[in-house]
Amino acid sequence: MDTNPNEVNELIKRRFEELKELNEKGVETYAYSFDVDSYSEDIKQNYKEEEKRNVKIAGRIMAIRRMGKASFAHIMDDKGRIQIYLRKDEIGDQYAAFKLMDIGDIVGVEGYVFKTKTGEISVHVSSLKLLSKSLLPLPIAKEATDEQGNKVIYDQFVDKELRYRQRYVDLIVNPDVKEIFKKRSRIITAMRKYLDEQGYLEVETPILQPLYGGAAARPFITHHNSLDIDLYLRIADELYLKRLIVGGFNGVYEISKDFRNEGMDRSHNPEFTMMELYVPYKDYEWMMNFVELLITKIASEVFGTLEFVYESSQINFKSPWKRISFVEAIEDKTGINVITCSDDEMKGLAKNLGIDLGAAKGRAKLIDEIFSETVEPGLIQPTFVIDYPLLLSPLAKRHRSKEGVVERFETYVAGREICNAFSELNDPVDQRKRFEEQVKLKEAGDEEAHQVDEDFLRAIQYGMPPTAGLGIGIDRLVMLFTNQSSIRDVILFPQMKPEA
RNA sequence: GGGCGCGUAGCUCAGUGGUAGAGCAUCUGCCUUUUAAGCAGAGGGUCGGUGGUUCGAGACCACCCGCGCUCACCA
Repeated sequence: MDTNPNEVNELIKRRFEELKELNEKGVETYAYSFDVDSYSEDIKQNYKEEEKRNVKIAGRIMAIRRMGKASFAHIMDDKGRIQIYLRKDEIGDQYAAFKLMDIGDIVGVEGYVFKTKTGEISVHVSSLKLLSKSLLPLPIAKEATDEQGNKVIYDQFVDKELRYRQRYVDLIVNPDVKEIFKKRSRIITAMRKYLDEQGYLEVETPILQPLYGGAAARPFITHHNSLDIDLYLRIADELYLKRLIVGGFNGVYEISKDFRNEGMDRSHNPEFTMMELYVPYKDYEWMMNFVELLITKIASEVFGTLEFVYESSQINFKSPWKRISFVEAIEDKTGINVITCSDDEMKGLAKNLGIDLGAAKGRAKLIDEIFSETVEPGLIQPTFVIDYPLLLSPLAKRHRSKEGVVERFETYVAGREICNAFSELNDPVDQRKRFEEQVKLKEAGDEEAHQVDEDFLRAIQYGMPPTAGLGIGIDRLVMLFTNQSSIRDVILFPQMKPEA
């Protein structure tokens, strides 16, 4: 929408006229500051009948009820809404200015707290100051309370496209949205606090990387002009964080954006937030306990409970969480051992499951898909799936006693993976071999296979201590804790196609 | 990328080939404890875009744009 008053609709034109009229009356329309000393919800909670407490509040006008020489309005601040009451005989010129104000305008108000006849705690205004004139009409909803005392919202702003494109409007008119993002912030704060308390160091590693690695994904490519080289936006932090373990830090973590150049849907955004943690002298057994502690800590600290509802599932994070073997779980469902079976047996199984056997699908990919089809949907309560096939995990350490698998686990909740962890591969000879296998896959057409990172190999040849590593997808964790089914509802500005 | 669905006033939505509608929002008048305030009146549209069919298209057809769901891919 344009802010040129000559080319816009009646509602907007009207507001430009009001702006002009206010200026002509000498009313400041874009103020410099306002001393706030109280917030809506606090005022309501601390209300005492006898004291006519004076307060200064500021916020956006969300509703106006004019009754001639007196008016009511609702003001919304960061904590909620509160009603204000204005009388012409008390505020004179300011009442005339108020007539030129609209829903959406931001005002500062001074007055005393009282309760109306109908029992609503309100502010009786002694002074009203316009802080910012709003020139575009908000898609404001009306709220009412029905006979059962439930809140009813009329004409709620629900257009997903507009909500995502104009998140600022979504945040103004849909209070639940604001709540989700406050929770997201608290979840990350609680996580960071716990990691810091354990003595792990928060670090920053390159987003622009000459080689990408640490995950199986297609990267975004960009170009550095003065070096005249292509660089990749990182798909994971892993290989840099492990270099820091070589460097001798006693545990490092990073909370940051990763970028993967793949399809978008309700669980994938091209940029997303990941927490990765590496702790020396530990293994995946230790890390499982750590994850359990970390998640339950966040749940109880932010939400005060270990019980959640996600979509139609009741989730309970109470320890201990179930542990199942990746290979045995598939065998239980299908009777086939994906490590020892022949390629033909596996293809037969995949076909029976309706898995597309197209193009360059290697054994590793098929195993992964068979798992997704047969086991994953049943993992509702928090479950560690342990000991993954070696083929699926080129950066994880071989299992100390089992053939063909690595010491790796993923944690599933509500049928979704929320984290991935392993005993890190610190044998440089084996690591080189694994990279070389990836190169073969890449040559066979697997676009997501790893590149050989010679500098990483050099680093671990100096010697990397045994290390446990962990990655948690923050967006998906937030989805789970806030019961959102689309990643776009936990990312403030999700990726969209450009507006027409 | 494939399949299905959607796009009409600022918002939420009706409108199945014959004069573009409702509620809220907006504007005018009345109204000094209202609360989806009320009463009386008024204004507001490139029906996502471009072509086509038809005497006549918001509606039917084709293509395009955007969004949602879903499948494929992935975390």
